Amino acid sequence: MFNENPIWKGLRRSAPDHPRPLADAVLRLIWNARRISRAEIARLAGLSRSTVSEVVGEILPLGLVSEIGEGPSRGGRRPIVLEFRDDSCVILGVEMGGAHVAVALTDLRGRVLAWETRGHPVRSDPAGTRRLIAELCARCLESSPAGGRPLVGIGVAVPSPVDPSRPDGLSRVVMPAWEGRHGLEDLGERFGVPIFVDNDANLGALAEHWWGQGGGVDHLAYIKVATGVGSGHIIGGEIYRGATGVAGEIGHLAIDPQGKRCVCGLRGCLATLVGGQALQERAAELLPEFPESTLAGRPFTVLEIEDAALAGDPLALKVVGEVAKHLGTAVAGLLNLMNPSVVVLGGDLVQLGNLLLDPLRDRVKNRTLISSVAAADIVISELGPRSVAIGAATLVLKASLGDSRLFPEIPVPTVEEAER
Amino acid sequence: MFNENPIWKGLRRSAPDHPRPLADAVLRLIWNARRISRAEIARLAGLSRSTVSEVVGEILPLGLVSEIGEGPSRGGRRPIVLEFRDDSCVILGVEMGGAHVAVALTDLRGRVLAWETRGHPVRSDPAGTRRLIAELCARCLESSPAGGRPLVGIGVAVPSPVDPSRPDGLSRVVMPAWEGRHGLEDLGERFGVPIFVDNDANLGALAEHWWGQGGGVDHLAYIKVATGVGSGHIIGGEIYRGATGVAGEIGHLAIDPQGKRCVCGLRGCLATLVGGQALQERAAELLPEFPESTLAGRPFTVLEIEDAALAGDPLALKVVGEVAKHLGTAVAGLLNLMNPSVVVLGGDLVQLGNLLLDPLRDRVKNRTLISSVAAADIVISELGPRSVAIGAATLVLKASLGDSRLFPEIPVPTVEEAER
DNA sequence: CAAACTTTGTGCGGCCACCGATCAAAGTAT
DNA sequence: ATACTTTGATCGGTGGCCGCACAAAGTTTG
Repeated sequence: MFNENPIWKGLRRSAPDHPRPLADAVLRLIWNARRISRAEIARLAGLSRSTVSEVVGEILPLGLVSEIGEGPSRGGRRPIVLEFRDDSCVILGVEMGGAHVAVALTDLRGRVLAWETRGHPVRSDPAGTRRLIAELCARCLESSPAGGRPLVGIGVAVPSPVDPSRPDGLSRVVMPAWEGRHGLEDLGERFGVPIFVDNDANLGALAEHWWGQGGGVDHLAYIKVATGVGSGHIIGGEIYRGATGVAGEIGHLAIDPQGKRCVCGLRGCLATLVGGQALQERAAELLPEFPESTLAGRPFTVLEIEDAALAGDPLALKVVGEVAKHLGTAVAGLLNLMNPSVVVLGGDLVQLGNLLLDPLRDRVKNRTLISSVAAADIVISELGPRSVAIGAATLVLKASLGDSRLFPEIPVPTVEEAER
Repeated sequence: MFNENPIWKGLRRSAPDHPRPLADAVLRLIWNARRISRAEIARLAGLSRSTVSEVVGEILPLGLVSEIGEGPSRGGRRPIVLEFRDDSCVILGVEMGGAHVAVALTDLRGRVLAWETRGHPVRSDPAGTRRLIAELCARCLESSPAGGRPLVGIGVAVPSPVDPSRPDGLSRVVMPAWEGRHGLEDLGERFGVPIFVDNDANLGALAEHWWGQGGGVDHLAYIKVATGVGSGHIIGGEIYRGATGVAGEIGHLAIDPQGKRCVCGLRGCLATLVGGQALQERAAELLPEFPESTLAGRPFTVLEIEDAALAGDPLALKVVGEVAKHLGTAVAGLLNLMNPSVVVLGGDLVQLGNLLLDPLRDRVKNRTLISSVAAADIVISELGPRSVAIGAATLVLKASLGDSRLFPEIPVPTVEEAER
């Protein structure tokens, strides 16, 4: 069937749980435009100027929007320019990686004001991780160049699927030591703000959609290639989670039925062929054929393989080329099935640049029938390793722009301060 | 960024292009409930009884809903029961297949009132196909057991991707003779109703979601295995089209890199391994190993292979088992990437029943890491070969329930007629 | 069996979101 | 200088929806 309960979604002008939706919508519009006059809002939104005047009168006391002077005339009276105050408050975005924690403090435009990161055995030490997150959050807030601004909320990216029906839960399979719960409620209480949690690849996708090259497209896929490989999707501006919150798990697509056995119990998963660990294993495997390689005769890290490839080492180049082709096969499958407008590659491996991108694009071109699918842009993240933490902060921003009551009280500048 | 233009989606109580959205919402609610009192509507929708009374007063003259008497008391006055009149008008659903045309006449509950089908070289003969569609539509309307009921619209399923930005277009690649346009506007003019067009697999998915086992789930995938193989998706109650309208093309997923060359120019696509043609080729290939097979020594059709498999012929069983496993690999990839709640199998091949389903489910269980993904239901369509045509009619129903002005004028029965 | 209570559907006054008209202020075109 | 435009504020009006009151018709209770 269809339309079960949310029949009234958007139909009632003021639901008891969300008064004045119009004010929020206008606030979003101002955020989008950054600087805009009341008359312009009326034109864009199809509202009357009188309504916009009234609504703006409600918004101004929130402290998120200021009148910053007059704009150029369009043939008549000069408009009063409203500006969204990106710096009126701050947001914390936390990335829980497999082996590290990173925290970003951002403003309301996704700019990173402070950045803290530290290695930690996240998977095996839940309590220590929670303590570390709180510590790094506090350090970010203290070190902030413009301290004392109110905090909106804390977004947390976890390296586990998040079931939409149990937002406080974690996968017991992926993170057994965490016993199925992230237990981050205390973090919110300590800082007195709400907590938002989602999967890391999903939040990377969100960040790329809001701030990266995926701006303005309807459907974006983000692929994170680090120790492992995962992917997240934005469809119609929203994070796509699937029925049970595990959508977009590109890691166990079948690439080569004759391939290595994977932890999931089958052969030739993308995860066995792509990612840091696979890179190391494959390099060790091919070493006998390349005795002259700079990697020969000693243990080596993933980073060293990447550096060797960038320096032109034939073994490293071969390994990277193979990885790129396997990834290309998976991306082709993803394009065929989900048909996104943009695929953004993130994670450590993307520092390889065109060494990764060129063979990947070649493989995709060969593996997609319909030209419009192959026309999808495949690009490397400009946000780099920070995209997941930024995405976590963006999750808070997105929620707050959807319901302005989530914003904290902001001291409204007096006339003298505003004129200063 | 986000939220480009449809910022006001659902925020304005009466957009100039859609007055009285509440009446439409209540109409949908009545459709959902089939029989319901005003008071019950008020409870379900969170509206006041006075508002519901007023809105129902607007809806009754449309002729789509009737008062059919009193219901049981709940401890007070007995309610007046409103019933959605499923038989108040009819819808035509057209399936353009690769080699045939089928037309279903349905009521407003997806019931098939008339069914016409005829083989035709659809791909190569656009003009003849258009004539044939019009003829079959006319026959359906004439042969209808309850003739004379007004027609709401005509939905058409085409065997080609449909770009959401060009709804009147067809793929020049898949159907070159059609020159990129379906040219079905005349059909609508001839019958004086609007035309709705979408991809066949998408509409099969829609039908399964509204009428089949996929009822009530948020995300459903439909896989059609006939001459070829294609798939469609319903996400959040809506047809998912992807960025360029070609989402869900499962046919060219890479299954076996060492496999046969495909028309798309690469090896081991699902389309080369699954589907009627692949079945025939594979059976011919294996024939020497099975001289005792009932298929030996003569040309055979796909249907004969299926019958032979159902009768226990070892060659046919082997071929079908292989197909099922390949399909299972593709379905596993689909589950990993899109994470639907239900996968519905349709098309001709599903008459194989468990012969297809059992090995497919086995393969899926082995190829999905996370249990919640593997927990997706994989079922065979109950609508059978009619699902695509029914889905085409459902497209019209869905659009009309979203905007009741699309319904035709219906003669409202007088009091005497209603009491009869 | 009468009295008390419930439920349904309708009518009416009222609130509030939003609009249109109007106006003052301040610009541009001629 | 004059006519026209544009902006933003104000104010009265419209219409969607609600709360309340009420009649009708049921059920429960003493």
